[in-house]
Amino acid sequence: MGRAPCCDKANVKKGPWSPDEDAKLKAFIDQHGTGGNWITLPSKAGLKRCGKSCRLRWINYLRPDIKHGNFTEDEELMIYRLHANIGSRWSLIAAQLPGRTDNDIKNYWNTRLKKKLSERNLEQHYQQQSPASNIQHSSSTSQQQQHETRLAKENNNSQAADHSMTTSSLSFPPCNPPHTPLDATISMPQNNLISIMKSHQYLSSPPSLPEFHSPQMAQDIASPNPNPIAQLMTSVEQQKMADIVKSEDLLSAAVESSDHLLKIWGRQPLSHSSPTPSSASSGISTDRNTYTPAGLDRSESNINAAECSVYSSEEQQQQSGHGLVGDSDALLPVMVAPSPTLSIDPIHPHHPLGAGADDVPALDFSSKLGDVHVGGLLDDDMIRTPFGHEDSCQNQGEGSLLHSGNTVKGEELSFDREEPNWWPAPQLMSMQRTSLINPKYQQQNHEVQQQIQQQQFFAFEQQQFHRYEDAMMCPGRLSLDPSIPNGSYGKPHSWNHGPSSSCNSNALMSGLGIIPDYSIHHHHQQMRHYGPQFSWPDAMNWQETR
DNA sequence: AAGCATGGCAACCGCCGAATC
DNA sequence: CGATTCGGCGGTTGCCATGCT
Repeated sequence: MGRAPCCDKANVKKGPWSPDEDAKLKAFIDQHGTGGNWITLPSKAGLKRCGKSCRLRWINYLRPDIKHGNFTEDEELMIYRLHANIGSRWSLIAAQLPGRTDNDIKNYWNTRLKKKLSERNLEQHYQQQSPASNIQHSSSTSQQQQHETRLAKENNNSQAADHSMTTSSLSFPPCNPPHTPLDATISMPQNNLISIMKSHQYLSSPPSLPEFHSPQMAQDIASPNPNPIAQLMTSVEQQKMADIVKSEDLLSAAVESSDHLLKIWGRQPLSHSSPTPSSASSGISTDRNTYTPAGLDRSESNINAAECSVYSSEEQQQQSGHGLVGDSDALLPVMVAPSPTLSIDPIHPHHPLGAGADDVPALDFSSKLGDVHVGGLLDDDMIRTPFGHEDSCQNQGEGSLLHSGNTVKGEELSFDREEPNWWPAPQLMSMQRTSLINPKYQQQNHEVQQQIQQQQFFAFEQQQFHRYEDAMMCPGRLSLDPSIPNGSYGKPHSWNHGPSSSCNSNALMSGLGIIPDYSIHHHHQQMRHYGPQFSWPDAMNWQETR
């Protein structure tokens, strides 16, 4: 048998609390504390209330450290950013705002911020409207039409399932379907990368439109097959990839990592099964296996950050682990795929491109059995994004990049299983970003960071821009998971990037609706077929750490 | 001034994982 | 190991204050 009933539901008072009740509750808790048992508290305190009600009243109103009154701009910004990152995880958001309760924040969001965001989005929508944004691809094949039909259908379904208005469900201008045949003469929608880049100081002069890096690439881009890489892979290679994905090691690693982080966070996994907020009017499906419109501000994209992981299959979803994502202000768990890739959501919600995630501790679950590789953190100002951060004066100078190049070898920087408590959640929540790394690795990491900064900055920037080019020219092409069936373009809830990819790079690409989905295998495929333009400097390093 | 609409927010509801029996 | 409750969370409701006509 279970426990005794918590209270007599028929004889408990409901509704607003009277000052007398408040006083009784406060006096009791001041004197005795909650005793860890809310159910017995009301009777002891002389209250005819349910324990749950008492708890709520205390936590949301009577607690002495509660901050009442208007939210500051900083708090507002924080809520925007966190909400864009993790969705409506009010308790997690509240944990970042001292004195604020989840209920407060939830109410504030629902009554004010959501509206603000909606208005802003509407404004942007009209600003971005242009004939070019509705390009009809002339060579639409029946397969493409089917694909689009499916996308539309999925979109409708997801809309129906999405009752809650979130940043993710706000309206967006339509954009190219995932496999729009592209050529060098195509006129890009106004909300494309180049136009956005033009608006930034980074580019003193507009770049020329990118060229295809190879005939093969052009051919692939034009291919009606939505997954060119999968097409290029031989059946043997595909089987190998499938084997990698399904390998016992990876699965167990994912399970163990997941378990560990679940303990750390003491919370259920961020939902990857709940209805995904959908794009209300983008005309693009928001299902995780489909395409995210290009040119979206990540903060307004249909991506629920809590679902930012990539799943190459349902099986992988079930085995998924967790990672941490955040910036200097927020460190939050997200789901990551137990594939040999890393999923993070590094988005700055207020960046025009959704870019600029700073200081993201990357957990690479690619290694076995819970060896969590902590990606090195680069301090602000060390590296800037190509776009600078003019979108937010507060972010001037920020834009640090994170990539695996500054991650030392797995054994040295991996999560120390012998000292599992050095990184518990409460401390994590309040730690400075520079403390995120186990202290004994900090110096080492710092040295690596400096080297990386010196050696790779320019190469990285160049490479990054090439990726933008690629992304712009063929959104979705970069979703290369061969296990995804045809038509499964980009997985908008995740950025399954390789270990050496930068948060900012991927953030930018994500902001564009591009889902970099690299794995070593894919990378090799890309190298083979597309040539060195796809070169990935750290790929080999990453391989070593696996 | 009355009636209605809207906004803000406290409180409730239902769900879920953990804990307990 | 199953049944049941607890604690916590996110979504929703409904009351009250304010603003508008």
